[in-house]
Amino acid sequence: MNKKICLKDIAQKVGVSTALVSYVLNNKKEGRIKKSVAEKIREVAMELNYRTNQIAKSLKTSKTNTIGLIVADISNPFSSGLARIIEDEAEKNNYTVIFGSSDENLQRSNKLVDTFLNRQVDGLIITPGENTAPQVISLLKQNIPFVLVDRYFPEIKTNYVALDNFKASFTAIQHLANCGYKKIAMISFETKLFTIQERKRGYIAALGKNGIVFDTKHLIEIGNGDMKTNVENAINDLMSPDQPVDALLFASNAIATHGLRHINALRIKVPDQLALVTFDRTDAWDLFYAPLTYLDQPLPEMGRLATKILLEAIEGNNTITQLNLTAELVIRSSSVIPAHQKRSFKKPLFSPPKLEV
Amino acid sequence: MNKKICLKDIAQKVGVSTALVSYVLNNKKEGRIKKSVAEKIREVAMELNYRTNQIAKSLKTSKTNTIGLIVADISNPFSSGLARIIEDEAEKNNYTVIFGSSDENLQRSNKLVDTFLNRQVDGLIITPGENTAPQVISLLKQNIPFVLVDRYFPEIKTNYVALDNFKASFTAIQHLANCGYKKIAMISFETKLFTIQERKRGYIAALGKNGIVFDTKHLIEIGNGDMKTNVENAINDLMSPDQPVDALLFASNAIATHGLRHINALRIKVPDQLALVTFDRTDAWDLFYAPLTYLDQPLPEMGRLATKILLEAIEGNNTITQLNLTAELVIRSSSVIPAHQKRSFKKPLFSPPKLEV
DNA sequence: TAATTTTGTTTAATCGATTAAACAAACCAT
DNA sequence: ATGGTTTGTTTAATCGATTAAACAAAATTA
Repeated sequence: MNKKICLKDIAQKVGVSTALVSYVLNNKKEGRIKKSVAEKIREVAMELNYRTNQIAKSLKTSKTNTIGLIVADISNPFSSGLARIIEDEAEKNNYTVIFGSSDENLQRSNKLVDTFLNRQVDGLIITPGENTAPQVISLLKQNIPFVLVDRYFPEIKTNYVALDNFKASFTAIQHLANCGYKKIAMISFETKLFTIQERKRGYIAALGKNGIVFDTKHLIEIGNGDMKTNVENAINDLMSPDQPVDALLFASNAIATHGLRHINALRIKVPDQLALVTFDRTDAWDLFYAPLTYLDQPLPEMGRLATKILLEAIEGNNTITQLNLTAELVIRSSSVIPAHQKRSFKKPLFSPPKLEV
Repeated sequence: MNKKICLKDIAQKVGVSTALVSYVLNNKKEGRIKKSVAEKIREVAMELNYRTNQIAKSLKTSKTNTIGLIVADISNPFSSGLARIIEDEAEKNNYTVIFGSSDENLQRSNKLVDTFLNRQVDGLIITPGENTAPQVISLLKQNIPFVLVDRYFPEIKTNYVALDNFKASFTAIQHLANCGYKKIAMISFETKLFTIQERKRGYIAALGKNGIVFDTKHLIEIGNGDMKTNVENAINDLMSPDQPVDALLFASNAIATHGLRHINALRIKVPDQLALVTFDRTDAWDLFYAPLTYLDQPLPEMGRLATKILLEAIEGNNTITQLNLTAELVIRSSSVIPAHQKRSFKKPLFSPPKLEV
């Protein structure tokens, strides 16, 4: 490794103190420094290819200009989409992002928070996992600036930016009911996460509102095991020949992806046999032969707001901001009124070619 | 913010020097320290909820245990998939990852490298963009440990982990030729990036090998503008009624995603009218009615190897490692022998239902 | 001319750890 | 008893910046 250039090297070469060099390079004491000297310092800094040692600076100023981002899994499009927005927003404000995936695992999550705090991040943006409430409370006690995104704990008074999940589910189910579907199922997660509970609540409430009796068999909450298998079993159950449902809401992109694969394999016709709506947006929804109707979470807004709130908290703003944004229901072919109902509600945007395979 | 606990606080409370505290907490001078004192120190550290200030430690040791990751766009599944592997691998070795998206933009890329170096990252993993060769050379000159992934410059002697892109393209085209396709097109990027050039070279070589004359009109290299429009135009051209091609290779997941949307819109029948193969793997390929045949890049291996090589370089290993891994061609419905050819080569895994929309 | 202000720069402490070297006390051997 | 080890701990320099305070010289004011 080449010797690193530091303030002292510049100071020596110019023949001044390091203090002066620091003042010049940070544009402090503007009026006080002789133009010629300042110029010379800048010149030499350039010539020696000086770069500030951000670590030393951080130590002195107790400011790292770093945000710690903890998501469930950076390879999930929801997380990586969010990460991208946060990165851009942070960059605009001269912050850098360090990230980690919690994998919905308490130990990992704790370790990440620990690592990030040791590194003196100025603040955290977190998608908290199940059972991480104590961790969140501990952050609060330590007065660490942080914002929760996507998920939050209604009983803990923290900053958060999330969806109005009740409303989102409600809207989706209302739409399916409007289209005439009667046996509307949902595949969700078995979890105490408020976010998911709210989606369930919205589902049940919307059924009630439309005079549909909630059948517990139609709400399948999959557990921790192999998601693929769980989703497949769920769909097999819901589509059992004796009592098949006619519409289905997926509670996340991951569930939907597995679900769609299985629906393909079973050659279930969408939307005629089964209408579909899913949470989240991915490119994949466009490629399904009946492009999926989905609840579009305003990711850019979530990311921007979360970063903004965090940076304000870092600046010392102590007010708590809690935002529940509205998902937009983007209606497409997977959930239009089934053909046999004859009412023209909305044409599918695309119908697949008939293949002679 | 609560007062932060430092070594001195522990030292004072126990009544020893900070040096001793440091030795104990770092398990140094194992045999030399009185058991009772060591115990007391650990106890008090726990009690005060001490956490090392990694910044101070880094300053003293000139080691941040941080890797800088620069990808094209963290929200692209290729990048985020890679990021996830690198994160895990780094974590195992007690490293943290900071990341940034270059957006294929030289300025952004330069700024990221700059920021990361200011932060004294121990090393970098980079997917270099077009025209970043000077940047890479500069890193080399500065003796900064780094590894290129996915892309590299054949004329610059650096560590890299990438694909054998020539071979990958060649394999894909060979497969299409084997299936009996004659008019095989490719949609790629207009770029000098070696990675992409190699994909082109493989395409042309494989055509030649199969006695197909390379028609320049069949290789469309899209420019910088709006990718969606560019891809749509490309497909319109290739499928013009007078001279439609019968097979198509997409040079990236982004191109493929846009392409598939348009192919859906045009109601082109895959694979009968047009066989498809694409680079990269995404969940989306499964949801297309004719699941896509794709060149699966060994992302986990790439990520793991890149991290391993980087960490070794950080440890002082000066040997240069250059790896060209092999993509696996995963053959599925989008590229089987067309029905009218009557030769049964491989059954499609899935055929779409016929809808009465 | 002396006192005061302004201009330009340096001194030195500090952030929170690490670690070589120094030191003191106890132990051992001859 | 004397010198040499061993054991246990402290001293103090250091990493590379920042910045309040001190200082010196020049300019201004009275």
